Amino acid sequence: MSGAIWWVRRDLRTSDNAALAEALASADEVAPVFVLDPALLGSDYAGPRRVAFLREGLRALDADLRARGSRLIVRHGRPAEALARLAAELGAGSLWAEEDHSPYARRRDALVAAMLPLRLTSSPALRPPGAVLKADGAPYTVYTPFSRRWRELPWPGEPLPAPARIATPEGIESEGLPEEPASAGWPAGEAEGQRQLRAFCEGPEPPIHRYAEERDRMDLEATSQLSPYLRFGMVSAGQAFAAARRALEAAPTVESRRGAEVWLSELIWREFYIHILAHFPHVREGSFRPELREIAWANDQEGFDAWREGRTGYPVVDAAMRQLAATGWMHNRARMIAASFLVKDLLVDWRWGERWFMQQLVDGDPAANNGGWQWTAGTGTDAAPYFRVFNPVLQGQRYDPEGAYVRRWVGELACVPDGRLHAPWEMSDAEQRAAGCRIGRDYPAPVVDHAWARARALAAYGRGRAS
DNA sequence: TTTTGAGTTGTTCGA
DNA sequence: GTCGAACAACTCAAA
Repeated sequence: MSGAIWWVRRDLRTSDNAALAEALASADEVAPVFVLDPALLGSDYAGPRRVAFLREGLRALDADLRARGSRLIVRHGRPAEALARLAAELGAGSLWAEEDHSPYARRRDALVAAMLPLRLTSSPALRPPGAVLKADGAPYTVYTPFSRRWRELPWPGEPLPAPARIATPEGIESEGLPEEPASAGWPAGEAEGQRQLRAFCEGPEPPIHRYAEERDRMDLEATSQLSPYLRFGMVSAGQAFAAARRALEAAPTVESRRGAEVWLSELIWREFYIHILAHFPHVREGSFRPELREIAWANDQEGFDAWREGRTGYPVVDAAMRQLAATGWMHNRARMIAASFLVKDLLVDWRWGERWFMQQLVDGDPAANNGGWQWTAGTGTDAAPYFRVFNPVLQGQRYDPEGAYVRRWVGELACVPDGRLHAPWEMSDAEQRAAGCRIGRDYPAPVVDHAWARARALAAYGRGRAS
């Protein structure tokens, strides 16, 4: 047998990796390679934090591979050319990779497959696009029937163990990883991802069992925080689903069972949007329904800047945007509130927000991010009621009841009393003095009046529907 | 082909 | 304070 290449893309792990396993089964020697693709790293949708997380993940993967007698080979350049060069150096007979269904990845893989024997195995989704279809063979476009069908299908086998040893040819040059930007701020790598997964799903009272009740609370750490690890395959979909099922079986109460069920359905949402992007790649450019939603966006640059910088004057929106800027991550409930504010209150094209999120998020994933923004904008797969406009004050009161989330990220408001925290402009002069926070000086006045903005959004959406 | 039931995450208003 | 209705019309999925 000749050598094989394991082409790592968004599966930075050695466990439960079908591409690696098949490469090992096909050849005596396997060369793991990651290609730093300038088309991806320099794209409009890349961000420094995610690049740093990727780099640190690649370092962790290299260390893991070295413990198994191998190492990671890094190459720069266009994948087709870089891989062809490497294959020639190695005399490699085959090239194995996990599938990636995003539009760019499919074009890239087609170019590679034209030059090299590329074998795609498995997928970032547990059930790859094409595996969940309606009776007539068409893809689902509504979540609930999709998830019903998804659950009916037989469970694939248990996740694969990591191979104990990987024999890799010596003397193959590896080019360096980028030094900048400095740090992702998130511990990267498979070991860290697996640790987080266990911490969320295992033990006597795992957080997953409280997930149904607490997941919307922005002031708690009640979510799995696994999104960056799933994004880069440091945790596989199969591993996440297996852990969720075990937590479901172990759940002692109705409520804890529901927690595991809800988290499982969130994983199915992830699969749904991967399928949507694969079957309907035009969603990357615009509305899922092309004929729908010719909305007269205001696209006000000043409002957009205020949103990005967390100075809209709406505390929960500003907290969310500052959390994003500071950490590269945002609570899911906060994502909906911030997105709704941009799209509905400021009437800015959802694609502006989508791009900003992709540039900022450590977990930025084209499928999930696009699906989420289209959902908020009401242009996506579900027939969302046009009148669904989040009220940032109500959402804050409901999902950050003591204001700990706002106080954490918006320091100017630290001394504002609970009852005023989510609408600080309602403070009297005396209250502002007492709180050490003068509206318009220490903290911005609202950039837009929500009641007025809501009416404007309903009108704009009404026109969009009629035209 | 036709029909029927249903559709993530919301807000406001009036009783 | 709580509760139910209203907020449009349309598309999808499945029988």
